[in-house]
Amino acid sequence: MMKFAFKEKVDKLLSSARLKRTGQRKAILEVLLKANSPLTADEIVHATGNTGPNRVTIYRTLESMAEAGILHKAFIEGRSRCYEPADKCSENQCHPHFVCTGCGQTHCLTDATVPMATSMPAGFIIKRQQVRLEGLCPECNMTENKRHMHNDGK
Amino acid sequence: MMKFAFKEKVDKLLSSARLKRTGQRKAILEVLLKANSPLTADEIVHATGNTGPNRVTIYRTLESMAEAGILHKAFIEGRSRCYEPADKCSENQCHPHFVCTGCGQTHCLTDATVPMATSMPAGFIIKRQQVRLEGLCPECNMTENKRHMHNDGK
DNA sequence: ATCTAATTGCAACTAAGTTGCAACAACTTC
DNA sequence: GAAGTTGTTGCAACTTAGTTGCAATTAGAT
Ligand SMILES: [Mn+2]
Ligand SMILES: [Mn+2]
Ligand SMILES: [Zn+2]
Ligand SMILES: [Zn+2]
Repeated sequence: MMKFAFKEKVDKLLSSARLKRTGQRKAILEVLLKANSPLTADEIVHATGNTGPNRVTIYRTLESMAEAGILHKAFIEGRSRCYEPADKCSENQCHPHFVCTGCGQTHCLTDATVPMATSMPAGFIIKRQQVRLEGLCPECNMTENKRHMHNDGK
Repeated sequence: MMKFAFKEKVDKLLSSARLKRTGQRKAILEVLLKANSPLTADEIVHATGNTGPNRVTIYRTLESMAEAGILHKAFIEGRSRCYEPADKCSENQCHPHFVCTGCGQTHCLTDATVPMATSMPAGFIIKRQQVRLEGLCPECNMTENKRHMHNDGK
């Protein structure tokens, strides 16, 4: 059981951000830490349920944690913002996100690397680089291939 | 005067996309082609004015042109979507966008290059890569520097 | 234990985009 | 060039995502 260490991690994150360690914030942070892709406010509302924090609190909390640097806004298209823990990103580059055009799922590519931009016009100082990849995930790619084989065999 | 060639370009774009060449679509496309950064629906509403297309038409037009491939959605944080002409992007990579944390302006970096992602987990097929850069633009960087020199001299 | 500033929840509001539908106009066919 | 067909447009009404003011509450300081 890693439960103890987990709760401690949440507490440490909050105090490192100089935010009061309230039940609401812990609940939100726990959901985000357990998730394996960035989440919207609405997804957190559902994950925390009726007894969880109020919608407005979730919006405000996500913003303040992002401002404090322990969360990042993920660079994904969609009408609603997605947030994720800021670990697994380096100082000047967030890990890339892969969005599958087949199934719509978002994958965190914590191990893929993209070199920093080069041949920048003079005077621009890059503080952070974010990358979004679009394509087919392994499952959807497999299905595509099967479909092709089928059609070719006709 | 390049006016004639310009109007032709608009017409060609529309017919290449198999979209009817209506006054509304031409107006929207002209605004986007003349802009030097991606625009929101609202910015186009203002640019085209009272005599321009209806708000809803602008939303629908942007979507259909993006679907047809002559526009791209630019991935910039912000509550509203931004669109730009799809030229100046290569097959599998859009040109990067630079957002200045000082002044908030977005710059199209049509000449900067970012190599494609490597060390991808097995099975993922990348169709398109998009990059967002955050930092200081030349003007804001200059102002920062002046401020520092001033403080250091105390 | 008391105090105080930060946090929360509620209700009301704004911003951004969507949908159904009837009127209309671009392109096609004759 | 008139008539027909289908895609396009504008309006009004609606949804979704996020914001704001304010009074009640509570975490952490003294
Ligand atoms: Mn991620
Ligand atoms: Mn651009
Ligand atoms: Zn997929
Ligand atoms: Zn700037």
